[in-house]
Amino acid sequence: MEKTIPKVYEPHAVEEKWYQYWLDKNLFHSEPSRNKKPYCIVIPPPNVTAELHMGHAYNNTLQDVFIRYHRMAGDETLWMPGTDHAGIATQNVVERRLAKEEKLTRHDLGREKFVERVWQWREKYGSTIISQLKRLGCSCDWDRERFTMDEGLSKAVIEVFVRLHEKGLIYRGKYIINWCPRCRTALSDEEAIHQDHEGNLWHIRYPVKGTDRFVVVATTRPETMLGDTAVAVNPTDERYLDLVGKTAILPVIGRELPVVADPFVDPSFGTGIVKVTPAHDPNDYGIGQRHNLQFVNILNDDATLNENAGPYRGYDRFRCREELVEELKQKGLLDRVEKHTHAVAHCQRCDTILEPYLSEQWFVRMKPLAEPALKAVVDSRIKFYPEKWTKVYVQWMENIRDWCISRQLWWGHRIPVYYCDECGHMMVKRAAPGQCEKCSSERIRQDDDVLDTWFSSWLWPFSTMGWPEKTPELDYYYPTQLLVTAAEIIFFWVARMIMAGLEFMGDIPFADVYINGTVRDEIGRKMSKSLGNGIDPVLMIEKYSTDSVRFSLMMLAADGQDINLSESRFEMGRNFSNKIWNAYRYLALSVEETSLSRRPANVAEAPVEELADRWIKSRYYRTVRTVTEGINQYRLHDAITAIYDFFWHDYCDWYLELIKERMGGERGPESGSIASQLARDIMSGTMSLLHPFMPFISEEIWRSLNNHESESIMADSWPSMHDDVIDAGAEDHMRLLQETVDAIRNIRGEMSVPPGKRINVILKVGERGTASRLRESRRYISALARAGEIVIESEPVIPQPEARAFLPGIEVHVPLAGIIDIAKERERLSKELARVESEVKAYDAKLSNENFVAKAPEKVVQGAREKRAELVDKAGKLRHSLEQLRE
RNA sequence: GGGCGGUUAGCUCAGUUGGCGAGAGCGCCUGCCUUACAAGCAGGAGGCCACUGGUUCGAGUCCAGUACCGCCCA
Repeated sequence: MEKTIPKVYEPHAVEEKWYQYWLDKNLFHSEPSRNKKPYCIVIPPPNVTAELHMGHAYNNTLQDVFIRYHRMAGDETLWMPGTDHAGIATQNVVERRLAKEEKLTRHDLGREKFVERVWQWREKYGSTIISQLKRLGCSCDWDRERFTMDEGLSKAVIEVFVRLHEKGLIYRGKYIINWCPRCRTALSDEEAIHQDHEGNLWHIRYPVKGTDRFVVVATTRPETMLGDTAVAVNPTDERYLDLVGKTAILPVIGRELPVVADPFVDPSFGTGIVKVTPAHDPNDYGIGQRHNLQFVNILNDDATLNENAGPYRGYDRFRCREELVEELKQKGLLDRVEKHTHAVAHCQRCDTILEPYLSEQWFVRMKPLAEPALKAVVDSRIKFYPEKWTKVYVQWMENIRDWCISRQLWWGHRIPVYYCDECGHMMVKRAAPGQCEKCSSERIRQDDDVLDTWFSSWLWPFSTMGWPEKTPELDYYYPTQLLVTAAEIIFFWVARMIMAGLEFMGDIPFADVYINGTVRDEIGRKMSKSLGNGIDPVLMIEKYSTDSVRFSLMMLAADGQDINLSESRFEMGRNFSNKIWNAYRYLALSVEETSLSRRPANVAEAPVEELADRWIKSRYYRTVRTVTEGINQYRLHDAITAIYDFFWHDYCDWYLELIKERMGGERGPESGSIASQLARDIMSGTMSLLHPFMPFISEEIWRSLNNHESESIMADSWPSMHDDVIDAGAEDHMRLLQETVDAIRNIRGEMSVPPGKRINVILKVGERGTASRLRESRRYISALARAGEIVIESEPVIPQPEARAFLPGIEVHVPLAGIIDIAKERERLSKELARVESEVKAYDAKLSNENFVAKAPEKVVQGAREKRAELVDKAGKLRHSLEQLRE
């Protein structure tokens, strides 16, 4: 054949070619269809500012596997893609550019101009992650790509705000929230990341008014004392009961602080006396309310001290802490300082230490929304995989707290609340009112704040399908089947989507939630920019190919466990690609073009000639079953492993080797044609099984095998199961041959028989059935063990010297005059004997145990007896052989 | 403080309802460029399945506890 096929698979051109082809043929697109069952996944929308990291690569490969499988399995399959506007992150990016390139702040530009700039940024850079997902091979329906700031999705956000407000589930109030002084906005509790800090516990003395006594309070944040308005003790704490009702004097400021008794105070913490700062601590806020205390705010929104801080006005919070502590020391008011490790809240976006801050914000009342959402999971209408996450979800839902949704940003959905500057009336409206509905004034002002980005993401499963309009998409695809996401987002997103789905659609948003593990580095650390331990998936794609990256990730995807990744893992995928490529190359180079161009028959119906054919079909269908079940049970590691083992070991190592003679035409054209067709059909079928995991190479080879007649492997069907083709008899027969070949190969290897040298083999076989099966397949042994003459008899003449091996019912004798090293053979047999004897011992122990015989299932006992007999027999033969060698 | 994982070969990991004579890939050792593949082929070495106790005829697998590592929540 004059064809030239490179020996090494070159993936990059192939991958680019097919992705473009699939796009051109619109194969990712889905439309509601009356005749088919829908299968839909909505993508966890990445941040517009995001760049593909390994976590994305892993998460999206998983989704693509499910999507591609269901598409092939005949479902009307939609993978809904898009991005979210990431309020804080995006605003930060644009502000930084503005500062760097134009030395401007957003305030210099003004709100309108700034938002315009953000849009420009999004047009220019916002599709990075999308194009990276395409490189990853994701078969999203890109025609339907959505963005949370799109007109339709924005409309959904406003609609939801108004509806919840009408229901009384949205309220505005002055509470302690998490404040990021760098982003200068409020955050939700979920966006406050707690990290342990090694700090100090400062013990400070406050004089008690009218006495020469002091109370000693302990605090981790001494600067907040400037906002203290009380001192508190536990009402059951007898040490301090006499203090209650007295007054302490706040050092530096001189404010009078009542000593109150409040059960919240932990008598065992510090001295048991705490300072109370109602405006800067969530717990103190409660005490402040209960005791009607003053709320003194000492911070500006950038965490500098304000006019209430007396001499420290204008100081940064950390400098204030330092100097204030110094002043206390000077005045003899610093009792002592202890090392103290405690959790400090940080901004999820910029890692700045947050301040608990009293301010007016908008909240969603969560309890009423959480109840049905909790029930949906408890009732198993929604299932988590792995199941352990159910508990995490349930616990959060049961302890749910109200959601702070207002953000002091410019980039995002502006809160649809309007105030009349004339009469102060507040209106919540879908569209800006022209005038006050109360006093008709036209001096209307919209609330300055925008909504939390998650306030749009939680609508994603239906807002992307056109809600609040009634659309055919909603009607057909909702509820979706599956959500695939990371654990860290269960509270932010999964839980809230369930609430929103039930509230606004009256139905769950998805049936299954697959929580994928976290991708870590090889020593188990989370991959992060700051650690610099990330492995860039795009770089890996360039180095090893998309298929390799996907393959390796899926090999690691066992049951949602976290995965520790190192670059060397990708070699596995590359090697497998190359193996596939070369198997194809073998078929293509050794088979007539015409027989390869035939459209594949159903593998089940492909003609067979002999054992190897029946065997490989049987193995193939077992693989079809394992892979199909694996995907359906979210066990992708099992599925991909089954493909790998079948293809590499059964198909390449044994089947292709066994048919070489026939392929070479040595057994006539008919035989060759059956073998080549079956080899081709099996390979084609395996490519179908592989396609969800390695879409590119599977398409490339599938199309070649099918002579480019069919549009795409994607549009072809998933291999159907044929239980009747599974042939246990053929598998047993083949196992016999494999064990025989292995035994001969072992002898060859151990005795250093040159690989090319043919050796004669004598098989002593008593049992007639076994003998005839071996005779029937003599050629296989000869081909795979490089055997010359093979004698199969019950009482053969065995020339000496020779090496031997004992299989159940078969003695393998390899005469090796001139080659055999007697000492080596003795060593080999002794080692084997020792192993067998120890096993016999174990079986003896088992079988002499009356309880085992009495209580274990008959099948197990019988199996043990047979096994023991076999081993005893083998041990006897080995012993006998060793005696002979001693002579 | 509460909760959840993990601990299996030198490394990274599988091991679904207890029957395991514990597997894979990489790495290591030996021999091979055998006309599909050296990114490969053939052979081999390597494991008190973290520790202690319990349940059971039988435990890597179930239960209790201990140690170390990690994550989440407060």
